[in-house]
Amino acid sequence: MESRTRFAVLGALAEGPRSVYTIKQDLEATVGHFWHESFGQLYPVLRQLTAAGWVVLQEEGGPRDRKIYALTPQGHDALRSWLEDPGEYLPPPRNEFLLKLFFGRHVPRAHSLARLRRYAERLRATQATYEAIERELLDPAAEDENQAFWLATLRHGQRALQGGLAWCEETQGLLAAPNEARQQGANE
Amino acid sequence: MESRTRFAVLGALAEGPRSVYTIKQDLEATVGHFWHESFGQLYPVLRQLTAAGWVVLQEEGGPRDRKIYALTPQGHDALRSWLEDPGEYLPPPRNEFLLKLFFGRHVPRAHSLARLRRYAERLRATQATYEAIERELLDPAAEDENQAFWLATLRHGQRALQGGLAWCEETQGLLAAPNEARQQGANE
DNA sequence: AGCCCCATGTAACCCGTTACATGATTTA
DNA sequence: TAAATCATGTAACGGGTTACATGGGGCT
Repeated sequence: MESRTRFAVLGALAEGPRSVYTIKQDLEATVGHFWHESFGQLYPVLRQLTAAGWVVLQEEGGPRDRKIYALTPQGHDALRSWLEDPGEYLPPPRNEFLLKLFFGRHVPRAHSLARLRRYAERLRATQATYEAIERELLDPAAEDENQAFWLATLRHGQRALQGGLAWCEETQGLLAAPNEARQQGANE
Repeated sequence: MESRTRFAVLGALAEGPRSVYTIKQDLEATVGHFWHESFGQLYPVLRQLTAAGWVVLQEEGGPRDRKIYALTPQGHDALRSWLEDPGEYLPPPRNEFLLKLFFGRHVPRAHSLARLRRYAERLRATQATYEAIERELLDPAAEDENQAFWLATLRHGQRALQGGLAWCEETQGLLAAPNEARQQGANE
């Protein structure tokens, strides 16, 4: 469905010339919590982008035999026009965690409660990494034109986490409370 | 990556025998906010499930020439063992909305702010549909063994919405406040 | 000398969407 | 009788992951 991979790449290259390998690293370190690219995708895409004139091979065969790509003015235009496009693609949702929870009645409550606990645990772990990112981002030495936008996406994650944890608490009560007895089915 | 489609189908069939068409409708009406299946996926999967003995064709060629499938005991076992599996697959994240926001510095702030507004608008619209679902779900006449689980997933959506809206408010302030002047780039 | 990280790439595979084809039945 | 909905299905296409292949460079 009209892949967005190229725009992620353009965005990364807008910070300066980079190799594919570095682009991947950068994406992981910055947008990794809400965007992912694999090498199998990136290498072909960089060829395409070069063919389209949105990117140029700036330097080749350094010490590690790496290829440095740079954004062209046309590439920057393409990035901008994608950013100006009001729409964004929403993938058909597929949340296996919620799906399992939804069908919880077919299984003893303990399973759903345990699942919930593991989920909360994951959230708390993520929370810690977000805090690290926050410290880095709020460091006054690191202030740049990206700060507000980067902070915005970070805050999005933090709000989601916060809501998620509150939900875990609430839901634990909801599932623990009543009819554990009213189980049907063969297992214990 | 080991499709979960079959389990969504098993879960739907666990509520009673149904046609593929009805399964789709049911999934949309119940888990539609966090799970999606297309016909192009469902029809082949029902053949597989039949071949695997997890489902049987119970009735064929009624008034609308529809085929009613029913869960077998083995199918129910399969559903259960999937539900008991502690893991769940997390797809590599791809949130185009956040990605565009993240790269916002390449474009006048007005674009990001407008995007934010549209996002909030979408959330508010969803909120309304959640409220309708809630009323239905809390109707004492409709109480059944699914209620707690279904309510749990609904609450998850509601918390996410609530967090999302709070974030919109906060972020609007963050992006509107300072350096609109400090734009770089060719466009106004 | 050996290992791990850097670095580039290809190929197979699969999941899932989209579009298409077909026709019966209800409703306006 | 025309349109909308019910209902089943197939085929093409594409995006993305995974696994594999290959080798240089730096560190111990």
